[in-house]
Parts: sequence; structure tokens; C-alpha cells
Amino acid sequence: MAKPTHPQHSPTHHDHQQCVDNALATAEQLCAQRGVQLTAIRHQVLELIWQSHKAVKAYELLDRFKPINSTAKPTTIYRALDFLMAQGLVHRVESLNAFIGCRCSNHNHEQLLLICKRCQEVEERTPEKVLTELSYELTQAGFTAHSKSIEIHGICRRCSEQAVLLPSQPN
Amino acid sequence: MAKPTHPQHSPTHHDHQQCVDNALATAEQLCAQRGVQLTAIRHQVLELIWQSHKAVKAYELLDRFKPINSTAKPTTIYRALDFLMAQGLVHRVESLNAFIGCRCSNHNHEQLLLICKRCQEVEERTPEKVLTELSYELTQAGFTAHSKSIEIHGICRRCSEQAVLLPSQPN
DNA sequence: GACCTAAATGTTATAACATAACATTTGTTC
DNA sequence: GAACAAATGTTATGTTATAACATTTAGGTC
Repeated sequence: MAKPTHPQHSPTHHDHQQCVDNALATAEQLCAQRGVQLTAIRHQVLELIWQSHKAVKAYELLDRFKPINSTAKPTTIYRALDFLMAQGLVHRVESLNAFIGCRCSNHNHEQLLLICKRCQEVEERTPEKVLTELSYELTQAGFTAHSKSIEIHGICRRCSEQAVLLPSQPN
Repeated sequence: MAKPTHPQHSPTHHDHQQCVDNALATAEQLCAQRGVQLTAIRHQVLELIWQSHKAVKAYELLDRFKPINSTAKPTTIYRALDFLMAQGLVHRVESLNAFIGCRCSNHNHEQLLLICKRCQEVEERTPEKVLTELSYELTQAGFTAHSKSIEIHGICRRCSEQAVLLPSQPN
């Protein structure tokens, strides 16, 4: 049985290089504005994270990073990730122990992560109504939020459509 | 400097034994209805989880379990947790790699977890409006959800009130 | 009760994820 | 160029979770 192709999962369904370029340019600009150092390591790690729209694990990043910097250790990666997360350039996906580039152009770091089980891509959304209702609920509960993590696992639109075209696909 | 007391965090702020009794009785009943076995190990692990309203780590459970069953291994705990989660009796708190007893009396397993940084207690809430808006948003996004994890970290009402009374308390 | 089967548990080992602690280098400021 | 802070290097270890296979237990059938 031939491995099914998933054309919609390929990087060709959009101009991914532009995603990467945008992300890196934004990161450079933000770090400059804030007077923090987007060092070579941090820049390279961010670039590796943006290789795809899939969440990537720290040790996967390490494997990808070693060809660039053969002395890299887990610490190297985790420190870069800590910096990138502190700057809001990367999100941790708690339910996957993995990391993803942040697309919040508005620097609003309250978002839903829609995690597709089929293609593994993670979509970030910031639906006002949901977040408003959530804030209201937290006020009602007397709870002061410091951070919010909303992670939804399921099947994304593209994969659902693909499933209709290829009904023999599992799940 | 004396360690500050947190009377509101003590098990005496409510009749915790009743929480435990309810949880165990419900679990027994549900498992009987479903024809699944709430074995001794599973029952004991569930009881240990309900020792508090704090999320508990698997290896903490193991330490608590060893006095009962000295041959217990990580696998023992993880297998019990897998069963309890499959039955909806326990939730995994993704952002803590920890576990908490489920209080969803209605067996609706879509909930917010409010995780207090001060007292570590986890409150479960199922606010209709938030969940409705979320469902609507997912429909809009063409995303078919299989599981939802909404975890909010911050300070709970009781701890906020306590902070007002004892303003010298850190965070 | 003997037998079968599936479920549960026991056992060993290791994989996967993450941080602590301290040494060294680099970049900035004076 | 001395002093300091930030970043990185290095070694070791802590923490979380699962794989793989053996054995025991519970429940049904004859």
C-alpha cells in the first residue's frame, strides 16, 4: 500500500518562505525595539521552529541544530526557547510538550491553538467573543489570570476536506 | 521568619472527606454501570488523587502508593491513570504534567481548569457561554474538536482575599 | 473443577523531556 | 583595559513517560 500523499500538508499550499521571512523580520525588529539580543543561536532556533507550522519538540530542534552547531546541548535549545517565549515569539504547546512560532501580529498573547491530529499543523486564533466571555467568567469566579492556555485537538478544515476526497484515509 | 499559615488552604475550609466519599462513590457506581473494573489499585490511586484539590504528579502518586503496595512501579500508576482518565474520573493538567480528580457531575468533560499559583488548588468550571462561543468559533474555523484543554493560571479568589488581609505575602 | 480467554498486573529497561550548577566567553560601559 | 552583566559552554542529573514481555487474575464454558 502506497503511502498516501497529503498535498495540502506540503509547504507548497502557501508561500511558506514568506511566513519565515515575516517572522524573522518581526522578531529582529521587536528585539531591537526592546533592546534585547536576538543572538545568532536564538535567531537560528527561531528559524528552525518556523521550518513548518507544526509544533516542534525541543530535542527535535536540537537534532536540527546540531548540523549548524555541533556542540549544542539540550540547555542550548531550552535557553533559546526561554528567551523566545519571554519575548512572545514562540509559544509552548502544553499538551504536546512542543513549541510553535507565534503569529500574533497584535502581540495579544491570548489565543486558541487548534492542533490537527492529521497534519500536525497548529493554527493560532484570537476570537474576541470567546476571550471576552472567558474574561467575564474569570471575573465571576474571582480568579486573577496570569496566563491562559487553550488547546484544541482535532481535525482541521483542510484535512476534513481531504478526508471527503479520500474516504479511505484513516481517522 | 515563620512560615505563613494559609488557613484557607487547609483541608478544614470544607468537609473534604465528603468530597472524597462522593468522588469514590460516583466512581464505583459509574464503573459498575459501564461494566468496567474499578480494581483495588485503581480505587486506591483515585483515592490518593482526591487527597487534595491540588493537581498531583504521577511520581508523587507513586510515592504515596508505595506504602500501600511496595512493589508499585511507574507503570502501575500510569496504567491506573490511563484507566481513570478513560472513564473521565481524572483529568490530566497539561500545563503541570499532573492529574486531578474530576468533579464534572454531569459528565460533561469540557471544562476550564483554574489553577492557583498560591495554593495550587485547581477549580473546575463549565461556563456555558464560553463553551458555546468556543464551539461556534471552531465551527467557523472548520475545525472538528476531539478534545479541549483550557487551563488558566493565576490567583484564586480565596488567595486574593487572603493577600488583602496579609499584604506582606509574596505574590 | 478443568479449561480457555481477556484483562489486569508484574517486571525490567529505557526513552523522552527538562533543569541545576558552575565555568568560560562575549559585549558594554566607564 | 577594568569591571560587570549577559550569554554560552559543559557536565551531570532530575523528572516524566512508555515499550516489551512475563505472569497472574477474573469470568465464562464445558
